[in-house]
Amino acid sequence: MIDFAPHDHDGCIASALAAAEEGCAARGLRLTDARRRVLEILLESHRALGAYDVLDRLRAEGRPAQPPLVYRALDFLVAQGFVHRIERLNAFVACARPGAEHAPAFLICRACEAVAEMPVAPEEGRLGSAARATGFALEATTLEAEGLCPNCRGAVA
Amino acid sequence: MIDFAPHDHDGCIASALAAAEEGCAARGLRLTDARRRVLEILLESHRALGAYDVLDRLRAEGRPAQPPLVYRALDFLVAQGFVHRIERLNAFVACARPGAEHAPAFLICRACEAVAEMPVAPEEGRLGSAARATGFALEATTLEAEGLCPNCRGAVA
DNA sequence: AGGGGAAGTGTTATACTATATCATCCGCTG
DNA sequence: CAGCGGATGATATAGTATAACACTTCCCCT
Repeated sequence: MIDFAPHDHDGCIASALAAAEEGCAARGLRLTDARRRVLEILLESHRALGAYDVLDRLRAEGRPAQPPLVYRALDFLVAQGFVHRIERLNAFVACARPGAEHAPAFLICRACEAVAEMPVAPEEGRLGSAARATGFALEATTLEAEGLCPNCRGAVA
Repeated sequence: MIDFAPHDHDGCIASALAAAEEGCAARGLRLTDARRRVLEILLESHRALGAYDVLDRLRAEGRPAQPPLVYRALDFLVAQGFVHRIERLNAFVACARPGAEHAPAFLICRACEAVAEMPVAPEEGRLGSAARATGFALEATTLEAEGLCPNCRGAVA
């Protein structure tokens, strides 16, 4: 999800899958059955899932999967930008803007566990200026925040 | 370390320990032997260590420690701001600016594994503006970047 | 069509990270 | 010195991730 507002969920699943298909085709890569199913599970659940949550769902569908299958699929999907890893949760979430070049930031609600993906430009942010100041060559960034989303903020109060 | 340059290491250990002592005293908390030793180990090693690395060092000193001891000490030190957790590494590093109010960012060298702590003001950065834009109440932030530090950058080239 | 290499998957085992639980100890306060 | 709360000891287990090797499938090339 991009922010904490409701949206057309079926539509976002379909377009994300289509974007993944296209991205793979364009790069000569294969969106195999296992990879596609893992991506679908993340899209359908629409939240951050641990690798073993994904594994459980695969097994619930009758697929006798093992951890390496899931981690390989996730590694692939993350490398291609179709899925993001949330470090604070040791979890994975489907990308909300597949196809777009981006290094996202995440807002994680500690009450409802929703994760919103925000577009940012890390090169131009604080990490970028810190890196330039010391001569550090930036290759990958993690920007995550935990707190209360607008919905839970009201509910708690 | 604050950046990737050499510095007075003995001095930084002593001042960090002193700051921790003072901080605990000021807040009516106890810097117990276990907590102090864990902090010293992180300061001496001067890099990010996993909880089990710390555990190994405690045991190497003849202390028959178990994982919960280390995690409890680390939780305390992190809560007090004397140690920071590096999410990308599942590791811990002694704070380079103890006492100062700060929400740090980290630059992690993938070659030499050095971790530099950079001062930033997250409320004013991209995460802060993203949070304000959606009504998200920011409580804790993680800003980490991986890449090549100035030293390794030269060595590889 | 068939050879052959690269990429992907199956399978087993294991390494690494973290916490639950309950008993015991220690230090302070009244 | 009794009692309380925080800290530690100890055992067990939960949760996350990868190593290693065998096998298959896809695809390209001839």
